[in-house]
Amino acid sequence: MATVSRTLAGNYPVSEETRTRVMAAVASLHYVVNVHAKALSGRVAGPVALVIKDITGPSLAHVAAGVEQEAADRGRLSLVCATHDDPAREDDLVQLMREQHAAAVLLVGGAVPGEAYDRRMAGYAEALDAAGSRLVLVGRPSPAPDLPLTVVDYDNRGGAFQAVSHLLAHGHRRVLFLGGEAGMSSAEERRAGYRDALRAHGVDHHGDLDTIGTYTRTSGYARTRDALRDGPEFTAVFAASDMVALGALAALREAGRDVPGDVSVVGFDDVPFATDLTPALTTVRVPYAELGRTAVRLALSSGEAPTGEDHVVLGTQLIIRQSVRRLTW
Amino acid sequence: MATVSRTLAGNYPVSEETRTRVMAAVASLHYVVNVHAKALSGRVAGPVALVIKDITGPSLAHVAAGVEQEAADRGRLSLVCATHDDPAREDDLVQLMREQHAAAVLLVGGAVPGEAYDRRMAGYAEALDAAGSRLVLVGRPSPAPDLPLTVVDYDNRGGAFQAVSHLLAHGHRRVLFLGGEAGMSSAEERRAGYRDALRAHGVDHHGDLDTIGTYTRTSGYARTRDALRDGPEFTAVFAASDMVALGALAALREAGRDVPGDVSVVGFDDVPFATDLTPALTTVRVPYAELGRTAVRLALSSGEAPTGEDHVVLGTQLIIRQSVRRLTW
DNA sequence: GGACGGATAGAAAACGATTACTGTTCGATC
DNA sequence: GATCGAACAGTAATCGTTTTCTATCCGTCC
Repeated sequence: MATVSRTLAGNYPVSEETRTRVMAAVASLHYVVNVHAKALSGRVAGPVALVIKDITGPSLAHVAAGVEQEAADRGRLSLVCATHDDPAREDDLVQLMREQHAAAVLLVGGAVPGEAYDRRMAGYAEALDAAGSRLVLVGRPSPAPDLPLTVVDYDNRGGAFQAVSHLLAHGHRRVLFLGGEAGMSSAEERRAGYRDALRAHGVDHHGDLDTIGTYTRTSGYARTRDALRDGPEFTAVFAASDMVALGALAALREAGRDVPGDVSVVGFDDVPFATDLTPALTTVRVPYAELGRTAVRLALSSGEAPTGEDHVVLGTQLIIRQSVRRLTW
Repeated sequence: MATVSRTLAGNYPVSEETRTRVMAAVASLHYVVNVHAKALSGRVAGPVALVIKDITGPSLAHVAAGVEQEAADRGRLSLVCATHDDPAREDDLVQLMREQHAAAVLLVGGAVPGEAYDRRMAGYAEALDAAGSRLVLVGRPSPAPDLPLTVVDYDNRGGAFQAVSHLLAHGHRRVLFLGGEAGMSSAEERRAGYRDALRAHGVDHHGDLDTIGTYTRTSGYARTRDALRDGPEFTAVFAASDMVALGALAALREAGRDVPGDVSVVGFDDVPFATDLTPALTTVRVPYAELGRTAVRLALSSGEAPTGEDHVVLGTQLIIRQSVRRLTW
């Protein structure tokens, strides 16, 4: 037994003849080591766990791809789990990952911040840290400093600011904001960016232009249709996600409004087909794959370096295409 | 030790007082079982492994979502691995999954059939079967009967037949086919469906209308642009994937050809945003999520039922939208 | 009142690796 | 020619559970 183990590991002198015999036996028996036994004694590199609301979203799929790639490069497997927005499921999964001895647990996607949230995250962080794992919050608010966790976020507020500034710089003054759900961190940040931009350009904020809803095509469609029908007046739309922008474009088309002739539209996410819409959608690019890669990189190196980075914010970039036009009176 | 194990498993009488003491200790120590130790003795449900070329593609993400959901419903975790089309990596992953004691290994996406392919799949099937796992080929050719593997495929040929028949029924006779790579199973089947439809409608097959390329936007764009510039003449395009259709639409728009006024277009896959293109794309819907769910279901029940199904073909459906119009002379 | 059996709890043997010890062999050194 | 150490092979402890076996206690039943 010992000799076989040493032959396969190659960390101990084994005579050429023995090595050959072992290899022959391994081949003829189709032997493969048992990870469980291996993990019980020697050290085994634990998997990286990706806990996500839903893998289907075009942007989240890119996060997953980044995670998988970086994990694979470092010899780790990737576990992917969907929560479908159920906090109880999230609790279970963190527990499960502790059992699995995951090297890192990545919680991806916006959340509703608050005391309850902070408590939950603190609990996760402590529990995982005690088990030698690492909690990483990706695109989620940071609960409190001094917790053993890593945060990898992107600049929601800045991205929204750029997008709205772009519209304002083109002369638009009445910008319909199709925002996300109230309370959700990323939605609130994008909303804050929208308001920042208005303020920076000295434009009054109109409450009825500042709408709340989900990041779905349906919601974008309904809100745009309602605004077109019942007011308020607007000459531009800032959709807090490209899916919402899709709905807005559909509603505008249906109402016979030309984009960008009559109404300008800016989205958020830069989904792959944004450039294939008519008109090609001006939107805010979020480095989703990079987000996933960074999360894994920081998590796996957090053990080594004593003073590794544990809070990173990636930048966003406005991608200018054809859905915005200067407003002329 | 025994008592703790029994208390947590709840499969043996334990006095109320002992149970309380155990639970208190578990809570105060933040104890969680070690899966590895558990797997070594008692039985543990192994994970489901999804081996895929690239998670980013909109259709593959849906397969992944289906797999994850069905696996989670059955209490399994999902491992996701990307091969980036590297056969050596595929070999490694199958080996790795054997070590991991995966309950099922799903190989997803087209492949180049042939003797080499058959031999590789046979090797995988035997090796996994010997380890108590199950190989599932999803959307891939079936190598040979009587191998311990499951095939879950969808009707590429029938879907293509429907799509092209739809165009022919609308009077089109010169249909540019933007096919996939030569040799790839799914691409060849869609090509066969294209030719079937031509034959069924008594339309001659023109070799120069029957093109080969990759399933990318770029390839669709280049081939359509070249055809517009150098011939052959065509009044309709059948793109073997929606990404290719995207490229075709871009090239047509650029050339000032109206869709569907001048040229009709049909795609394949029904990606989520197909309905948001201008015009909304008529395309063939493939039940990707269902494919993933079915694969997991069959794999996990293959052990139980002695005569379970081990070869399933799911149907496809033509989704008629606005990118096809009757050809008038 | 002793035999029997149900309810509990502990002891010990797996599960399949890794690795610190022990041994053995054999060439080199003084 | 005895000693030493390098090269290699085998023994046994260990990792953390689960699951037989045993063992104890006690109430029941004749």
